[in-house]
Amino acid sequence: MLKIGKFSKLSRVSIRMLRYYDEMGLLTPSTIDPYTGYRFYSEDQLPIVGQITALKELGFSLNDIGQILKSGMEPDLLENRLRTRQEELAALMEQTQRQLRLLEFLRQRLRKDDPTMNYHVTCKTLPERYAATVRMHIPSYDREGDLWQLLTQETGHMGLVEADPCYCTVVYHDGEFKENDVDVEAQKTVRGQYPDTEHVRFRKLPPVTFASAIFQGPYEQITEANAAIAAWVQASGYEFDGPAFNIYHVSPRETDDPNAFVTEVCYPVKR
Amino acid sequence: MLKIGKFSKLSRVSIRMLRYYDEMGLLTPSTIDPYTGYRFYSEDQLPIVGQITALKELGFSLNDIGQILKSGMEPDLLENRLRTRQEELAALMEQTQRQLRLLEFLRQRLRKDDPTMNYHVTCKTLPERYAATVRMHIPSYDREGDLWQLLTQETGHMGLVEADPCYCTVVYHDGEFKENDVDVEAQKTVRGQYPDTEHVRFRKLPPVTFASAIFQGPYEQITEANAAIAAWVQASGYEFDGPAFNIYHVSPRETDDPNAFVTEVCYPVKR
DNA sequence: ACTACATTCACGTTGCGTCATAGTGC
DNA sequence: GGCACTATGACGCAACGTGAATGTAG
Repeated sequence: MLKIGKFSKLSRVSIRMLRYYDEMGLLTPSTIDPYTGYRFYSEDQLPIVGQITALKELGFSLNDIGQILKSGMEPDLLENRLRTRQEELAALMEQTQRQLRLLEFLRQRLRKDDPTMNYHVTCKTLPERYAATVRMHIPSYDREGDLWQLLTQETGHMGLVEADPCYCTVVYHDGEFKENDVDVEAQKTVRGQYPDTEHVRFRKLPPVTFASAIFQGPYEQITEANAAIAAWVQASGYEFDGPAFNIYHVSPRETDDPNAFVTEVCYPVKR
Repeated sequence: MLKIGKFSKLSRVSIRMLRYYDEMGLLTPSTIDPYTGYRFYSEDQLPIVGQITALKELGFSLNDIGQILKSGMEPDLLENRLRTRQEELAALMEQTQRQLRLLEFLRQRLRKDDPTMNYHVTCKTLPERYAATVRMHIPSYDREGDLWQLLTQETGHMGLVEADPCYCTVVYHDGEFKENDVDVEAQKTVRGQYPDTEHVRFRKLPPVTFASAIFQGPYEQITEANAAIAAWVQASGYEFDGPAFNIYHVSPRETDDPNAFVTEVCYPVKR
């Protein structure tokens, strides 16, 4: 029989944690003096601590360990836990690897004093949403306004209720970069159902995961932002998955000052 | 100017966290109404949230992010943080990999219903310590008792003070397994300084990192335990680093019942 | 009247370290 | 009687989610 201090030294587990294990029922001392409350551990509890510690090193939570021990190391349950943990770890590995790749990428840009350093790319998702959409070929990018005008014209009388949050996006359906005759689609998320008009289709948009960077400034910068995000996606090990789009947070409709425009440039990605 | 709800939706950061960021000085709303206390964010704070989110995805703590932002993204400091984080992640990768390897190893043993499943191996360290040691060639392992007898004989009159914790270990200096004429060393940690005797040397033992498993039972099981630990070390990707040793927690000196013996079998490892 | 906002207080999570205060054992 | 040990209880960390209570602006 060992008092907690001795047992702590032999097992190399702190007194604090032994008491904690006792409290949570993970490892109860084989005897407790009813008068003093002193915990007494028997030597054959050392292997049990070893078991707990071994499972802890595999990254199991104390809770998991408790369940495993209480089940008496039942093979099916154990196998299940091991597999689950394996899957968790595999996911962690991927994340860590991506972070490492991105860090390396950032350090390179930093060393080269690359101005695209100022685009801060993150990965986000949009849920399924309902939107008024207009898709057309337009002569060039600076005529995007036409789409919005058309949309407003044809739906102005319908009393559209904006979704909350309301995103105004433009999707670039041409895979590659084109100077003119571009295939673009304006989308504005709305609440409720409406009938289509001549050019405006109301439709559900599928959820999407994408890499994006928000920037403030005139639209001439969009090209640079695009390049920065594309490089980020490559570096992070994601894969492109669909046409790029922009989200307009502050656009010509809100302000006349191009320096005040706030745009989020987005590239759908997989994995 | 956006109220917190709108800003939260655009930035995809919860209201709770925006208030939290404000509280910790990470992102202060550009205006706060002095009467109502309403937080008002400007659209050009969206890129800043993007920056925060991007850094968060790299795994930086909010604290780190605060420092980085407050330094105005100063390149030297930034480079420093990035590198530090890289190193952390590299360490994490190694750990994760080892855990994955071990999980695979355990699942295999589990599938094969391997009895060595019951040895729970963990990695530990011993600090530098001071010990009375006797090293000798003995005819066979079951004569280990001779060493302890010698040690007790020669030091009995010196009033040795046991170290706290006191470890009784036996080191097996033969690299490979030998049936007879084995080179073993008994060590008992003590406090204070003593003069050497004919067979007993008092010396500092260097710190050591090792893989170990504690088991309860007769010494015939030690071979099995050895095999189990050796396999574990291989699977985990560690490397052997020095002669194996045992720590005797409950030995013939404490009990006559071989089933009550508690022994910790240890293999020093690197990395 | 209802929604969105404000504030403060608080608890739960996870695995501990640490400290305070008081009783026990030799 | 003093020192080493034990007990219990509580706070702190990190990064939030979640709630409750209560008050105000539009």
